[in-house]
Amino acid sequence: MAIKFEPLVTESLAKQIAENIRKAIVKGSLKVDERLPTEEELAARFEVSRPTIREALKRLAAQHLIRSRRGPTGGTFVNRPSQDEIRLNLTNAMTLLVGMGEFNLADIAETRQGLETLCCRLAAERRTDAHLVALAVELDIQRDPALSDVDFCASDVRFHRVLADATDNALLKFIVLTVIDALQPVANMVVYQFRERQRLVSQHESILAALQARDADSAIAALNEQIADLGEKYAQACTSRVRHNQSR
Amino acid sequence: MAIKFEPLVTESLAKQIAENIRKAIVKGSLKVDERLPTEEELAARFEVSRPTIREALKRLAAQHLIRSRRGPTGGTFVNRPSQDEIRLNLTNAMTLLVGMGEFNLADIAETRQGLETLCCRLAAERRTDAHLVALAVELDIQRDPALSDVDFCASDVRFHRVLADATDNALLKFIVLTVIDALQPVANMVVYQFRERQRLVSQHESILAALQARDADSAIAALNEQIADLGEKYAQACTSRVRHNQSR
DNA sequence: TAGGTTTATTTGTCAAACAAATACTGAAAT
DNA sequence: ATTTCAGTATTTGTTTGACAAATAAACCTA
Repeated sequence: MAIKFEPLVTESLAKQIAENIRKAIVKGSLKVDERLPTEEELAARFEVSRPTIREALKRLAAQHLIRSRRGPTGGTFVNRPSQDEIRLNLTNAMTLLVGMGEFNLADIAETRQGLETLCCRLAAERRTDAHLVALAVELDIQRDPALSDVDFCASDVRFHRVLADATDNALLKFIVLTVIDALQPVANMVVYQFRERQRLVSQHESILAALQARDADSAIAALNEQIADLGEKYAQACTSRVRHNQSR
Repeated sequence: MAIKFEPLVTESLAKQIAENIRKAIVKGSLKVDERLPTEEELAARFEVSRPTIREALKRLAAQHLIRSRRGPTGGTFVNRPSQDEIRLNLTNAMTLLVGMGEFNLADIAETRQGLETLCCRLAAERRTDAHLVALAVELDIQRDPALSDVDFCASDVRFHRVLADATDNALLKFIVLTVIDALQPVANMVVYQFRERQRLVSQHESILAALQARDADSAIAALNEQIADLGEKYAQACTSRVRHNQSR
């Protein structure tokens, strides 16, 4: 006969408490900007010591779920989840995954292509003049031959961020920005020769012109060309890095 | 004259230490499964007390960056980032954002449509027979009229997860699974009548048949029809919920 | 009334200790 | 010789108690 044992919790108290509070927040029992009991009160409530409570709160703070302030009106408050803060977390996590080689470069290129194609389609429809201006600004920066490699890449990233912004779809924008940011280290792997920069800039120009004309297909065509180039560059950078590592 | 002040760190020690260690991990100075110094040694190294170190470690543990074990061979170790663990974090964060209404339903539907269209295109090309079988299994479950609403929704979610899996693109799969999981609470909002279930199942059947024939366009067509339906259902569920809340 | 000062409250940090888990060591029993 | 078991050392988990620092409100003085 199979005896039904207790599920015997071996998880640390702090973890359990953190999970407890997190659920209360997600569930809505604790509303945004609401103040939690003081640490001592929480300690009494959960029947643990204050350091244990503090460890639990730190776990939540690491997820930006709460914030703390000292003083009489201080205490611990439920944070309004800010897209940017959460995105920072996601980006960090994904950067780690990418850095550990969990995703191969072909997959990355393919995914970027898919996502940004989608962006182009929506952006062509919904872009405002402000977006066009922002794109033009980056384009102007990229035309400077004296620009350093990292600055060039940074401007490239900003260009694509504007593209995501122009979709006017908060969720899609959120996802695309996360992916772009997480892939920035990979993007920095490649360095562009002058000729390649010119090609990249001209592709950006095509995209800008297409968006201005609200011509999604042309924008997508230019974008796909760019990402195809990028895929090759990735592959080159990768093999050359492998050779570099082997030679050491 | 502009005096150059020190950047004056007001952040808590624990936070700084956590960030310090996190960077070391991401940078690669601390390798996977490597053991960190004991808490006492860390405390000595950073010249703080052990509780402070512990708070820092808890922050990292909350991000699944480290794990701890007691005992002589115990200690704190760098975690290999597991896609599933990190996805859990992302899903939790996104669920919160969605729950707080940061994304409107139209954006959600549109994004899902974009992502899953992409999935269909790739899946049609790369699906294996095993994927077809998995889809067929879910379809069989969904045909049971006695199935509860939550079970029906759960099977629907699994169906779409298989779709993501069939893309054979780890990054895209990662993203799509995260989004699908984060949207599950929203998906559970809608309840299907018998007729609607039939329609949904027949759309799934079309997708399955199209994937079997490697006919991406047909699969996409069926999928888009489904998501269009879903968009309407969302809108209905939303307004009815608003009415419900007002009536209270 | 305006201004600074005290004070209470709350988080941040520290110190020292004990509890609990766990692997290793070594002795006793088979 | 092998197995078993108790002991021991090491490390994280938790507690207690205290003090430091920040900060807003109350209070007091000019």
